[in-house]
Amino acid sequence: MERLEDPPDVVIRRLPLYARSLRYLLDEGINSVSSQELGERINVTAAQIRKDLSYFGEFGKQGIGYDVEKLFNHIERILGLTQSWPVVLVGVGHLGQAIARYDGFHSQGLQIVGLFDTDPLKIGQKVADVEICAYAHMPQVIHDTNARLAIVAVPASDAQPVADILIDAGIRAILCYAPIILQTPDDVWVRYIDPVAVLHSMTYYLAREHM
Amino acid sequence: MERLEDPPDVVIRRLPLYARSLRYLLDEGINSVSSQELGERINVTAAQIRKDLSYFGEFGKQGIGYDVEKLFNHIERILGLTQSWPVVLVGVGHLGQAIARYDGFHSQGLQIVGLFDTDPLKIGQKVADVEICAYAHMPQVIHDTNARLAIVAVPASDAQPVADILIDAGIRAILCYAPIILQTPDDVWVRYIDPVAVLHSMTYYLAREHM
DNA sequence: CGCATTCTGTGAAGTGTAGCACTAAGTTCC
DNA sequence: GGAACTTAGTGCTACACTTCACAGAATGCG
Repeated sequence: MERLEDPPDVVIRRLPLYARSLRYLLDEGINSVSSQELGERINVTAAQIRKDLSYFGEFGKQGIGYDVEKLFNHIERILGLTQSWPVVLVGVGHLGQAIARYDGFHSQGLQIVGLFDTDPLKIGQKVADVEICAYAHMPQVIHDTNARLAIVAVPASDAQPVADILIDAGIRAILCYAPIILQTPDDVWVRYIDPVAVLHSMTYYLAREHM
Repeated sequence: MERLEDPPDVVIRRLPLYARSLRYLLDEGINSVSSQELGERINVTAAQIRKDLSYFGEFGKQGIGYDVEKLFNHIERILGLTQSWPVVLVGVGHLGQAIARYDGFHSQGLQIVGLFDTDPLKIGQKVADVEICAYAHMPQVIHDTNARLAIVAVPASDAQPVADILIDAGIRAILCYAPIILQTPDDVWVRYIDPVAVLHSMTYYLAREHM
């Protein structure tokens, strides 16, 4: 029986990992998988996978497991990945360029449709076939492309004003690489990528080894 | 009274955010802060900050709050950031170069002491004053520099063998940018940076708006 | 100098998530 | 075709984390 409750956010965050693992299984030509096997690949317990999926329906067969392709398609549909999502990227420094050039976005339904920077020398140039524009063009591009997703790869000092412009222009979800917590309205989703903080949390454990 | 229990990992993960926010406060010339004010800056409740800190001691003054510099130094000490940590980086593509060139690592106690790649054209070149070496040199460099931290920025297909080499050479903590879950011994810490998965978890919510 | 105010540290209560363990359903093989 | 085996879905339990709410400590002000 299908559940009535909304799936918790932790579950939503795991879905992309399930989807990716299933994609790899497909590439390997494996077309059936049990929760046990899938769990071993991504270091999650079998029970957790089954419970997570149960928020969305019943996708497996008892005694067999899951049809890889069918489950993959289901999860893509749940995540809204049957369509391609336009994304704008603000900040075309080393990191921004690396992101713009990474084809992992494009192949996974994320199309970079706008690049923005403040550097006059960069404006007008192209990276990965997309022209770099001034901040002033953000609202227009976001409107024209109907982008709802943005990646912020600017220095910490610029991130908040950039986020304000983006949100004002209609962006509803931000992936922020700047080392700062953004202040945003409740109806905007913000997630952070913060390698320095992650490394610092690991130095805690390393410093405690052999003590 | 100091607590006896080990602080949970979620707490450890928040400490770097506290430290960073305190650093910004210092830069602003603010030298006293309440848990309330600190919490508003990083979107965490005041109670959570106080409870988190209570795992490590008593750092505040009732009626006053926390001395910014003292608390900052305490957290740095807890995280083991009174020393600089040598880090090796494997994979010097666009992303690897962006990481190697980012001075946010160096200024935060993370010194990149080794760069490795398989591309013969890259080997021998320097990025940010560090020479790119072949994989074969990894054990030697890790031994010589006493590195315990590694960043993996190679394609998914190379990540597992690279991790195996690193761990074998003495690396104890890995920050993995490759879109794959690494299989590692229990005494090695692994964290992932996975922008595509993060964006995919947000498309879930965007796809459900106006429904 | 004492009362109102501010703010920490923490036991207790509340919340949310993960894992267990069982039922039921499907498969395989003899 | 039936016995042994595999595995999904799920109620329940246990645990871990967060939040509440209050006691105690420091300050300021009238």
